[in-house]
Amino acid sequence: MTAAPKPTETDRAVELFHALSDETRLEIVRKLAKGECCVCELTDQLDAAQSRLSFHLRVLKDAGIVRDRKQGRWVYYELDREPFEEMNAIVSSLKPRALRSAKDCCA
Amino acid sequence: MTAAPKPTETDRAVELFHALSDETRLEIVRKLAKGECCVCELTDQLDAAQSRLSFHLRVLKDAGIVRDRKQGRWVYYELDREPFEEMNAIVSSLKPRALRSAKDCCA
DNA sequence: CTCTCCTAACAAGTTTCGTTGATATGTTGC
DNA sequence: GCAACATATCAACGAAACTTGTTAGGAGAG
Repeated sequence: MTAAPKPTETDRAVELFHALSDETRLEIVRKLAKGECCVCELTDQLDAAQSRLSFHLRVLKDAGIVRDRKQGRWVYYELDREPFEEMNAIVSSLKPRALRSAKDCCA
Repeated sequence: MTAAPKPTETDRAVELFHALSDETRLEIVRKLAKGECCVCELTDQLDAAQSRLSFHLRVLKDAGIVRDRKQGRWVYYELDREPFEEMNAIVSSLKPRALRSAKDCCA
């Protein structure tokens, strides 16, 4: 088997940022921020083809941003809270930390 | 002329998330978080071809994440603070807001 | 069991992104 | 002036991402 090659912090950050770097996905997230929702509703409200929605929901799900729950014929999607806390931590870790001059760099 | 087609909040979020959704760019940001730095130093430390670095720095600059400053032969790059505050605001706005049942959605 | 509905998955086409090598611009020093 | 260096930009290519249409499978209705 292909050994899982260690997901670094950077890899995870890339995954999260990428998942949110698309207009359609952001609109999905905005919608879900207001509460759980089934695919058919998203299809209506975002005016997107079903297969397109499905594709983007998959990206969000793979990144752990949404969870799905099957009920009868419908599948409900919901935001997870964790990744948003991860995002906060990541953004903090990237933030400029000190006001150093360029002396330490180059010369 | 092609009229500037209104940058929405979503567009801005997409731009920021996209700028940070690449491993090389994240490493640049991490490096710059420690202080201003010139391109040559980044080239060395990140072991990346010069034109590659230049390309990624451009993406970061266009997103407003970094500023550049020319001095002699060198160009120094530095993180801006604003976009990180924007990111915090964006992440907050996407966060799940309430624990509603699916009743409001579908039926 | 059959028909319909909801959704996921696949396949093909198009677009966007990232890398690489080459070229251009500007600076320093001789 | 010329040579060496730092950086940006361009062109071309391959790879990855997104879109669209189609197919497949599972769940309810009759």
